[in-house]
Amino acid sequence: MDKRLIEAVELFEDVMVFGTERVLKNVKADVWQEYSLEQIQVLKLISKNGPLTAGIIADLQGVHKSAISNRLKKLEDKDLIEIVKSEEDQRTKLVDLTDAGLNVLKESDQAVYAYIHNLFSNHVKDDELDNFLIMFRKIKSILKLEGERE
Amino acid sequence: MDKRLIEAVELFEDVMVFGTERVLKNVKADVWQEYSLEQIQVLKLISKNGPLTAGIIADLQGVHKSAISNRLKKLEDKDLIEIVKSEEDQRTKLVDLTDAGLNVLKESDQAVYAYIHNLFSNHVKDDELDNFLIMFRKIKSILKLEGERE
DNA sequence: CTATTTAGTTTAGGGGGTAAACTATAAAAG
DNA sequence: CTTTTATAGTTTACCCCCTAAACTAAATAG
Repeated sequence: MDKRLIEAVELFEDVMVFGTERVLKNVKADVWQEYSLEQIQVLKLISKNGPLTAGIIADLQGVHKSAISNRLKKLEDKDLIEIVKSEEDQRTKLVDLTDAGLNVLKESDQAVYAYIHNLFSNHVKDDELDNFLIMFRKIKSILKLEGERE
Repeated sequence: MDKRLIEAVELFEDVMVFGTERVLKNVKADVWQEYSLEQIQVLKLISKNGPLTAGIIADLQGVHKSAISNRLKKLEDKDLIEIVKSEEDQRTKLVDLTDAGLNVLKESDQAVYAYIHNLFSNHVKDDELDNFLIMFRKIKSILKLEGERE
């Protein structure tokens, strides 16, 4: 098991770290010239679970609340989100998407989807696909990503 | 195939994009407080293929040459690399690692390895490992990452 | 010898991030 | 009810990332 485990670790790092960079560089999405991936990720989180508070977004993105504060300011300036005070707690702000924000997210999602779909269609045979699903479900479980998509 | 392909695309995005973030955030390496991942990636590229020119490093990292110029300056200031002029072309500079650079790379590699090794040991059964290797070799081939590691 | 190309640098302006210090508000303690 | 503590979010300094344009110096092409 040792030698195979060593290879698995190296492959995992190659694919997850360098492969992800490659994928992100290869996706063609105009909106990625205007908005950073982190900004789009905020839109995605709100689209899925919104409206959200800045604190929850910070938790979900795994960054300091000050990073989120600055990010939300930029997204608000770009009219992709709207922020309202919570009725229960005047300190708390609730962030939701605007129509423009939804459109940006949609365009990004479509580009990512198209690229990955093309990758799979051209390189993965039908009988390999089941193995793929099994393995990626496994990895997702290992990395505890269940909360990301319901 | 359609529905499975849709799930595969979604899983791929979840695992590759969000999963990679999760992995990188979970790895505990002191050197990652001092040096950015991109800086360490330079060290890794040089360690593997060095000495390298700035232009080649830019190509390998997929960024603009000005980004590399600035990055190499920081790495030189931190004594992790040494830069010498090429004998054949006075415009060209060759970048190599110092002992300190090798040490930083070693510490980072060990931390990543330990984390991923632990992940696999705790979650992946022996009979799943072969499937893992097959799938990750496949993904690596799809993403054309062969040049990353020999 | 002149014009063009190439390797790398510098700079402006965009983004990311942390942490400390801060304001305003809510909750807890007395 | 008042004071203290905790919390939500903001601001700022300082680090990193990046692109693109403009630049210098050297090599190459004609």
